[in-house]
Amino acid sequence: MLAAERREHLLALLARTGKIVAKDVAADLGISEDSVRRDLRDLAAEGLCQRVYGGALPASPAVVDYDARRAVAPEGKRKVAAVAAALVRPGSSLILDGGTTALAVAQALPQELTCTVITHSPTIATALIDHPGAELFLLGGRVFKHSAVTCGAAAVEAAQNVSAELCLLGVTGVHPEAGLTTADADEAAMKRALAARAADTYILASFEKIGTASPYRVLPWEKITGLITDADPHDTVIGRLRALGVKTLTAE
Amino acid sequence: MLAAERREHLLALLARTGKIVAKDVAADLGISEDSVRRDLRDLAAEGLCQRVYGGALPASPAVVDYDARRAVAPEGKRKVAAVAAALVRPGSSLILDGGTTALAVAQALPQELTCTVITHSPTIATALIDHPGAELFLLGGRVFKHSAVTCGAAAVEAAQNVSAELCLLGVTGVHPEAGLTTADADEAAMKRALAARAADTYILASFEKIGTASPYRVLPWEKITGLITDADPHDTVIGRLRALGVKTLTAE
DNA sequence: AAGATACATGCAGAATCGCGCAACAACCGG
DNA sequence: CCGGTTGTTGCGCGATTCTGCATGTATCTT
Repeated sequence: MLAAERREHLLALLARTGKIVAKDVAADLGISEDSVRRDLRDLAAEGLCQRVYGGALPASPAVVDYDARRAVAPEGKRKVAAVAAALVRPGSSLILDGGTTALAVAQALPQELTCTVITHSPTIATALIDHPGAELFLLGGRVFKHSAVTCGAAAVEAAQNVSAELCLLGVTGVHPEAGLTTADADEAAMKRALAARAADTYILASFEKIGTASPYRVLPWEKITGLITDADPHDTVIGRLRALGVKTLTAE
Repeated sequence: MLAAERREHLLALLARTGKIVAKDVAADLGISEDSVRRDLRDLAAEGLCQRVYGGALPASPAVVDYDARRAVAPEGKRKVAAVAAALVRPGSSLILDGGTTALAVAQALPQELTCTVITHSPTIATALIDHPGAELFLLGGRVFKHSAVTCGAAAVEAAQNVSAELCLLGVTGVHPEAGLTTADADEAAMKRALAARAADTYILASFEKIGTASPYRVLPWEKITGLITDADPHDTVIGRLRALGVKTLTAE
């Protein structure tokens, strides 16, 4: 495993779970605790995390506060979510991924819009409960706590029984070579299963995801219909993606 | 659990509830009171809390999150929930119904209790996400928005694939003649399906439910192991239930 | 005043840390 | 192709930190 890749993994883990236990990560990745500690020391030196006895915590404590994050989606995510929500036609059905960006999409759906929302995120489901027009279908399974979605065999199986016009997926990394990536293998598999059940699949990626990569590949470029982002259309990475044939919808 | 993480937890708890009882937190987190006391001493030294006999109070008074306080269950439900939570053995699995009383049970489960919680409520699942010891399994299906749980054929089918030692069910009515009742037929069916998958089934019913009835029958008395309530044990309705052979656990 | 509860302190075992060292691979100029 | 350089990784070791228990003291309750 590449050192830089490992550091990405650590940051992703930190962002998702709010903590890192050096011992556990070392065991998970099959490397020594020393390497993990060294990485954490470096990341802390760059101000990307806070080193504590036994592991590390996020540099900004608010990052993991789910309620706070839920309350106010960052500007970028809101813009991406607005564009995504506009893709949902009245009466159609939508497969909506978990994560904060997808949550922003749920909040951006017009109240009167009648549609069917299929999701594997209890958080998304909860957010849409007082949404009068939305019919909700929840995909069950083991709950992957770090990102608050159901994952694993049962969830993938449940996904086989649904289908929809549109699928909106969040990822943690969008990179020309590495592709669309996320921080967990099970989650990547679940996202693939969701995308496979929809006619069109769009990726939600606010600008900070562009040009970054996480350990696990989600989908090849051919399998997606387009990318929704608020990154500058003239950004070099965006340019390279376009050259690869990726359709990009820019949120202004 | 990381030491620094524990301190974060204490501060968060302090901000949310406005007080910390060393004994309770130690029990919740499965650590010794000494550690809690040491943490509180350190936090107080940094001016982040005010140390008092038995626990701690916020350094700056009156900064309690009122939303959080409003979310706290009424006294009766909390007492019922505490008794119910005490029935969950470490390492066992639990089927937990939706509803506010069940939510109170989720909140009453000790943080460090390792158990498997199976639920059809996205709300319950969300509430247990930052519960380190709990393995979560969510039963999917169409979301019945009125009570924020999954219902219907798919949900009942999903329930067939799980089983547990204990099932805790909420109802809206407990009446000697009408039996255990609820307001929706699909929901009643779902509750039956859940109860059928557990060795023991207890009904959660705070005192205001006792003696009332709703349109749809959930279960006959024979199918339940007992009733958990905070109603007066000498109440006439409770007496009649006992005469019917219903075991009642009284929450004090 | 007496018992119960909470507290501070000291101690021992365990976990974690930082540092130096050696092995190893990648890289680079000749 | 080759030897030197550089950077990374894992391991060992002593130092540091954390944690739970035991003990004696302080504080609260009845």
